[in-house]
Amino acid sequence: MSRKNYHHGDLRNALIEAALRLIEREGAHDFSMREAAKEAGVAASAPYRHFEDKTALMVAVAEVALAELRQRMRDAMTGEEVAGQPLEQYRAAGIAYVLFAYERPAHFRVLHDTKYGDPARSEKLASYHQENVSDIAEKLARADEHGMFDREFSHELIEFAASTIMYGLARRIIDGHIPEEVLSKEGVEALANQLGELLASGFLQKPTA
Amino acid sequence: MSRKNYHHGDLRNALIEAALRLIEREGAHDFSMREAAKEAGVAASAPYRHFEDKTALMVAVAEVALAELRQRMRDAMTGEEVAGQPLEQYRAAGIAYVLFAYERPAHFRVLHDTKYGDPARSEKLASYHQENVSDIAEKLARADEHGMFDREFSHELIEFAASTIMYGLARRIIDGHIPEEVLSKEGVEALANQLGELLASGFLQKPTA
DNA sequence: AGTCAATGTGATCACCGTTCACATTGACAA
DNA sequence: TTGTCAATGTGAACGGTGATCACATTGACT
Repeated sequence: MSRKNYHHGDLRNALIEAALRLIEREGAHDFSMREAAKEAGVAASAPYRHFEDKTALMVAVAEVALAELRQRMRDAMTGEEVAGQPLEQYRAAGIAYVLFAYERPAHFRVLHDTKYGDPARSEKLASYHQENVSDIAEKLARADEHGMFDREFSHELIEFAASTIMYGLARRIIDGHIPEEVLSKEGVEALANQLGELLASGFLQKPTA
Repeated sequence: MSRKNYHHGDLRNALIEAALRLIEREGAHDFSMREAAKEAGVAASAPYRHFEDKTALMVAVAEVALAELRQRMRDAMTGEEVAGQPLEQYRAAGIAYVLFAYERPAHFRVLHDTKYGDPARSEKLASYHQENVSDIAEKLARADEHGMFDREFSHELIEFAASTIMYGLARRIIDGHIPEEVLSKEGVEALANQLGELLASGFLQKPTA
């Protein structure tokens, strides 16, 4: 953890990564600026050359987290297996969202902390979030064009229900509501898929049988 | 905020209420033991006669919160309008849960903080939680006996989906995902009802038409 | 080689959680 | 009524924390 040079070279990123490491290890409650500085091998006052205050560092962490989430969801939606199937793309994005929560709990926690992840806090957060939301909404709109939905429900409501149930699942995972024996990548994915199916069987057009 | 007597009389409860007030006002991040003590008109060290540490105070707050939640859900399930209709009782409990989050955000936040609301933290939390869960599960089991569910889905899955979507809605409300113009008691209730309907139209036995 | 803006340092401040020796009190026994 | 004690509140103190500031070091560019 020592360095040869007086100047660190990339302290900004080192602090962001230290923050994520510490939050993962001890929880966001106990994370401290001084500990992050120590972890980066630097004096307690050095971080303030790169971040106005602790909140600014956390917002930067949230930006990194959102960038990764966005990448994961984008990848899921552009996968070959789902090409040309908007509803499958939508589903894949949901799975990716839940898996992000499972595999990157510290990222998820900071990103969804009202004090740090609020899009109003940073332009980058706002634009990433906006892009993400419209990408997803577009898939659903396209599925709607294809006449895949029961006309009883608006696709706005369907969107809201789907995002709410996946958000709920993600939070339950990081909040410790899920029994340990289910907590594996496969288990979490299966859970998300079952919820998706149950919800879909409500809004998918049924065969007129 | 002053008091005549050297002894406060009911410092324990005063601290719990001060904590809730402060968390509501400034968020759980900034809540401090010293501020709670000041609010109760007492020296900074006095709280430690009643709570081992800050965590213990927060756990006590979570216990109060869970007691209120439990009361609200119980009341909802025993209302006249839903007597004898297990599925309606279940729905009413869900609405009550979401309204609790909307009307008591500070209670909700502490209760669902991993560090404080975890049932493993206190016997009281554990037993309240257990009672609540079995009360609800019983309603669903009774609805199942009446043959109200599509056999395609187990009632365990239905239970999980319903609680997950309501948990998701509650969290989105307190996490600021819901636009302000929807944020009223009626708006929130309508939202919960729509989600419930959408989900139910998936698991309710459909007329064979 | 000299200059400057960027970056890191150490001392310092106010606040926080927590502890401890000590003060005050109400309740109950004598 | 008085004396005693356990419960409860006090104030000073400790180490940790976010934040600021004057000062030190450095790389880059003249």
